[in-house]
Amino acid sequence: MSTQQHIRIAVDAVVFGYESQKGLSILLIKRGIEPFRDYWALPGGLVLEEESLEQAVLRELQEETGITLDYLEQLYTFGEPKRDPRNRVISVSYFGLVRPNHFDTKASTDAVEAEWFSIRNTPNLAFDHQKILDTAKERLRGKLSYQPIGFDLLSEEFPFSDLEHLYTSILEKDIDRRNFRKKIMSFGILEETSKFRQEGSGRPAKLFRFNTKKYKALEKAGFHFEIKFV
Amino acid sequence: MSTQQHIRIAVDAVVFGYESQKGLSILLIKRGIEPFRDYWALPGGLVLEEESLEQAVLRELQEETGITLDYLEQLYTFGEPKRDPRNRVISVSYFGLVRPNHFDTKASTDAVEAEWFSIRNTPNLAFDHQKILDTAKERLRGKLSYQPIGFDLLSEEFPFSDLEHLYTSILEKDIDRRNFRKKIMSFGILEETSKFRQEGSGRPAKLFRFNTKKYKALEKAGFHFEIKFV
DNA sequence: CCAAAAGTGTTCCACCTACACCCATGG
DNA sequence: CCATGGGTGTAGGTGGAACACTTTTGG
Repeated sequence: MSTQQHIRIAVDAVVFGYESQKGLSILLIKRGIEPFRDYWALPGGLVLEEESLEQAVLRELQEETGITLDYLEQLYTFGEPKRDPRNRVISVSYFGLVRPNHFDTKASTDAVEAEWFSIRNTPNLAFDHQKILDTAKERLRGKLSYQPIGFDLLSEEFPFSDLEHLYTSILEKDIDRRNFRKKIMSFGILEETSKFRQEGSGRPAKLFRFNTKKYKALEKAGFHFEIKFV
Repeated sequence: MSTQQHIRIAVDAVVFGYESQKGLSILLIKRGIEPFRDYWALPGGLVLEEESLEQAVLRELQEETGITLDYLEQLYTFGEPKRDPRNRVISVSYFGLVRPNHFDTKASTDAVEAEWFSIRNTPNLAFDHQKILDTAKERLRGKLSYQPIGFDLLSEEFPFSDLEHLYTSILEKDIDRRNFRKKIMSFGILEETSKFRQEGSGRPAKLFRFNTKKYKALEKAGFHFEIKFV
């Protein structure tokens, strides 16, 4: 306790969004200050004295991007001494998901630009943010298989094909549509609505809704969500 | 970047050990200073300016307990503003495993007491360390099912029954000995040795060894370790 | 009537589950 | 010879994998 630390603590957020046409996207901001001025970076910043880490993430996201999250969890803490070229900054990174209807990045108070980038085409990132992003991508792929987290990337009501596309595009594996649907349906965590949606031509698709209550109940009863691919 | 932070950053380690007779244990130290003087706590301490977080954990463990780890990974970062009653301290916690032959806690330089406690009988812990411990227990149970991590709690060479007892006692579920053995064996990640061990009476047990290379190779080929219970 | 996307059932096989007795040693 | 823990096989059931055609709409 005797030596004074000069380490600072920040939070950074990897926020994913998904649309069936554009695929997976990630939310980035353009830095207005050195170091890495004009580089794209993960939204984030220093933690204030009296706020929790989660509060810090939500505040920074609000300030820098105006976004509202649908899911948030801690990802990993990156603390290498040289990850920030100036001072030592430890970053507690978070993993967030946003539904398409919450995509809009309102004008931010900080006058920083916030923009969605396709995951297939991200710019050079500041600091070690590429490493953080890679960790988050891994986490996303991992979680898709054993947690019903994909629903937090879709609209409240979605056609079944959106779920298929989400899985195939993120996991980069083919699935058997019949088996996939059978499996998901067997869990009993999707509610049919009486609505339909149609994009362009083709048969209109029935819309479904994820039943959070039912899932919570099943989970408590020992049920484990799991989707495997070949 | 303008406001000065007074947040400090520490690391804490939840180190598990296992013996077939005594079951799961955890390594604790007795605090010599306030706050929580004379309370038992997780080994750990403030991160130094120039060291990585992992180095900090290993250094603190060495100083306070003299222990050598067989496995280490980051667990979770606890950062509530009031978790330390004096200053704000953020704790990056780690999860460690030690084989029985590395149990000895050599005399520490800090003159702190280090002791193994049965997981079934841990004392009141300082700070929010009970919460950290609970998180680690959850992680351990989770990892046992989908990673061959139990082997890092056993001796290099172990009888099959040790593995059985490890799983049953940590997961608190009964297993079918035949099916369990069949499953593990089918993975082909255990090597038979030609040695036997005998505790008291009963038929001597053949000793096995975990084949790390083979597991790494299998993993690379897409193999996923998994043990399920009813 | 053609193109596009949604929707749907059955068979086969692999793997999991349930289950009980014999073996090798010490006392 | 008894107690203790180690070691083993089989049959039945369940769930996953493979597989192709019909339906509804727009153009």
